[in-house]
Amino acid sequence: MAVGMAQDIGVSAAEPATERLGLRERKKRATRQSLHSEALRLVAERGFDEVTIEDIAAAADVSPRTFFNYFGSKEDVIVNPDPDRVERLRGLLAGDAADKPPLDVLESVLITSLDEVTDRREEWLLRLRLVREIPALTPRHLAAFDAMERVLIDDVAQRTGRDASADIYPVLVGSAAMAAMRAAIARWGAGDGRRPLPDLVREAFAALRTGLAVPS
Amino acid sequence: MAVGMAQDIGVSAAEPATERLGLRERKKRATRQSLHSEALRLVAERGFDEVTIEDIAAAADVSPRTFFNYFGSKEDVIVNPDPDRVERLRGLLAGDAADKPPLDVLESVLITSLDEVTDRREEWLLRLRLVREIPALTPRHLAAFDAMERVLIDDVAQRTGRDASADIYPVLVGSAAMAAMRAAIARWGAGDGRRPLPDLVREAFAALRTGLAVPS
DNA sequence: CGCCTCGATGCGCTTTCCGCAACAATGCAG
DNA sequence: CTGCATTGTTGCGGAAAGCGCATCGAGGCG
Repeated sequence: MAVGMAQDIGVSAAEPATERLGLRERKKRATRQSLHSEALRLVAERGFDEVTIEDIAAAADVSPRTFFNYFGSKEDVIVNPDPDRVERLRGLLAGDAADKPPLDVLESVLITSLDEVTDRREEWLLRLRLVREIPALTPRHLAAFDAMERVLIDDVAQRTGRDASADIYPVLVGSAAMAAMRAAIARWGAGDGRRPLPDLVREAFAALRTGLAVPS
Repeated sequence: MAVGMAQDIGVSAAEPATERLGLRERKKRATRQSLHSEALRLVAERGFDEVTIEDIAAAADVSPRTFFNYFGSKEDVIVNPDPDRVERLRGLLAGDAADKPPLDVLESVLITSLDEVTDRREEWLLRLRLVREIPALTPRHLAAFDAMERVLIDDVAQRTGRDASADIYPVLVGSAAMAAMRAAIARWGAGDGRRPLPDLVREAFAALRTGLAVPS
């Protein structure tokens, strides 16, 4: 029985495959997303210190204990909604051409990864505003970028056949690329997303390539 | 009255003025330093999770309540020993020549500020090791660099007459410079301080100026 | 249909973190 | 050197964070 019950399971790289994933997995994602959304909403409404984890759990209809199965802290639930971000980035890097200059690889991959941002544009803008306004969020926000930075560094090291723990070059390229990304995202957020994010990233990378000379 | 009572208060930029500072201030610094040192020692010996704030306070001979008058968390006491670091950096920047390219200013000022590192060389090496080994320290460690980065950015913005919240250039130069600094410090720490830190910083800035081209 | 896996939950405990109010030491002026 | 103002220390008490553990129930799968 159950012939034709699972309608189409071809994994196309295009769509995020969020549909046929098993009820369990879908519920988990929904719970995580719900916790994140409710946290954003509550903190935006009342302020960071006026929201407890119990509040957030209640708003997302789970027990406080469950909250901690998903996030390690109140900062986390605001700043770290997507647990797979780093792995996806690694995947993108692995799939990129081998003969381009390292900085070009990082630029194009990072721009590709921006889909995740523009897909949830409003959520990102709100989150960036909260990070700007709530100092307590800064450390973990930076840590999230740092995790991506490490992936970039490893990739550059491998690509150029250098040792990331002995040679400063991969570390520098990786961190500089991430700095460009951060700067672009910060600008985008501060400007309420008026300028397209990919443009800002390209502008930042262009400046890196000039050796950061003062532009006219 | 009180003629000739204050024996010389000329603030010479050379010595850190740690001597004539009033008993109160000296005690405060001693307490802070003691909390930091004991925390480093205990965590290095037992591991981060096996040390409580109560332990650290006891080792430094103060009450647990006093700990929180100095540091906001266990991560802080490890990673943030010096509360004036950012202000000193701002001072250095303010005192630097106005006609050099922004990147040159940042490089020379940051190198000057390295005295603080080499002065307490062993402490820094230990702290860097702990940061490498204990993931929980990463967020606040990054936040400390971020605070310096903001100062750099403000300086570049002012120096070039640009608006740091509308123009991406100051943000990018500031973050790239800080990335160079971080990379150099990380390398220095990972290599147990074998290569002189200023050399590493110069190497990193040189790479930035080439636009991060692959070195031969 | 029935077993197995795994996430949700409740419980209880330790630790963090901080406001508050007394107390003690320091700084300072007369 | 003496009294007053400042300011750091401490104890108290409490809210909240964070996590190990055992249990229960829903989902996966043959």
